[in-house]
Amino acid sequence: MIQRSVRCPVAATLDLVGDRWTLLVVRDLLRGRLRFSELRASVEGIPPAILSGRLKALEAAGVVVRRAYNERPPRSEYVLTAKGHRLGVVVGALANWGEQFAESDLALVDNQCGHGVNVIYHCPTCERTSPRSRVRIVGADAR
Amino acid sequence: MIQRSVRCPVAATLDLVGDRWTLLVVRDLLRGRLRFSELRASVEGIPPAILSGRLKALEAAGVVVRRAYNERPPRSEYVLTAKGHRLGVVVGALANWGEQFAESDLALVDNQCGHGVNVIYHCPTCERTSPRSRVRIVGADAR
DNA sequence: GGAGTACAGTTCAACATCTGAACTGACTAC
DNA sequence: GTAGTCAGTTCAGATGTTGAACTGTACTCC
Repeated sequence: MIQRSVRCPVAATLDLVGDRWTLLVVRDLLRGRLRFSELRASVEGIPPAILSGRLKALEAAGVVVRRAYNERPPRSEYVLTAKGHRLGVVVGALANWGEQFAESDLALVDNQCGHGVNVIYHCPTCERTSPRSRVRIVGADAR
Repeated sequence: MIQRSVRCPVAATLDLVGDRWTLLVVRDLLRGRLRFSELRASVEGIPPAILSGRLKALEAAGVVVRRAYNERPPRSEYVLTAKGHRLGVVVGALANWGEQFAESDLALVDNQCGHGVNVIYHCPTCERTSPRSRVRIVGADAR
């Protein structure tokens, strides 16, 4: 993919995942390891050439690792790395928005309490929520 | 854009914003109203035809509204709707990931305390954080 | 009043990417 | 030996993107 404005973290992330398919692959891998054919089935409509290409790009970026589960014939499955798992919040934010504004009958749910969850800003230093209106993207020099 | 799996909120959202440019337009509009030429300058490298097309799609989706600030010659500026502002969390999540894993020297910061913020899951019913590992995407029938 | 500039796009050809369908090659099961 | 599975690859046609140039309206300066 294009290497664009490296200084903006949003643009840098979109260089990797800014297309129709990549985050759907990540969405499904968040549930656990999957084989090529399983991904093909779960990411509905993805052409195998695109899936193959996206998995290579994600592997090169360290988001996914390919693991052989069979030597002969060579068979592999794909697993998210820790870096890949952290993309879950992006997928979650998309899901959260889609639940509210696009037609869908899926939702993000906390396994333990069973309630629907939101994706919000949080300051780990102050250990509290940061309202959307207060959050800005700033340069290193401003910090 | 393509109308795909309407039942998955992630796919539904990506139908609208799943491309290289749209979320960069949203990122810049999060700072306030902007004119066409201002967007062209701030979303670096965007071809005017793409910007024009994306703004039309966002307007049709109710994410952005076009407001005339001059009648003759017709001049307009673009503002996020409430729905559009809620996409800020998606942009935030991308920024958050990019800060950590892509090269960049920008960060998400809380205006008030000045600390860097994260994007996390939160259960509004229990009023507490939901760890990533506990969050699942479920269908309406499972609820 | 004429030249130059700004703004908000549109048009167009070249190029890149995506799509869908078919195919490959290694193996297993019957 | 026939059929099926798996993990992709190949290919032609459709679609989307890019960069450059262009359009029309109006303002500003001399």
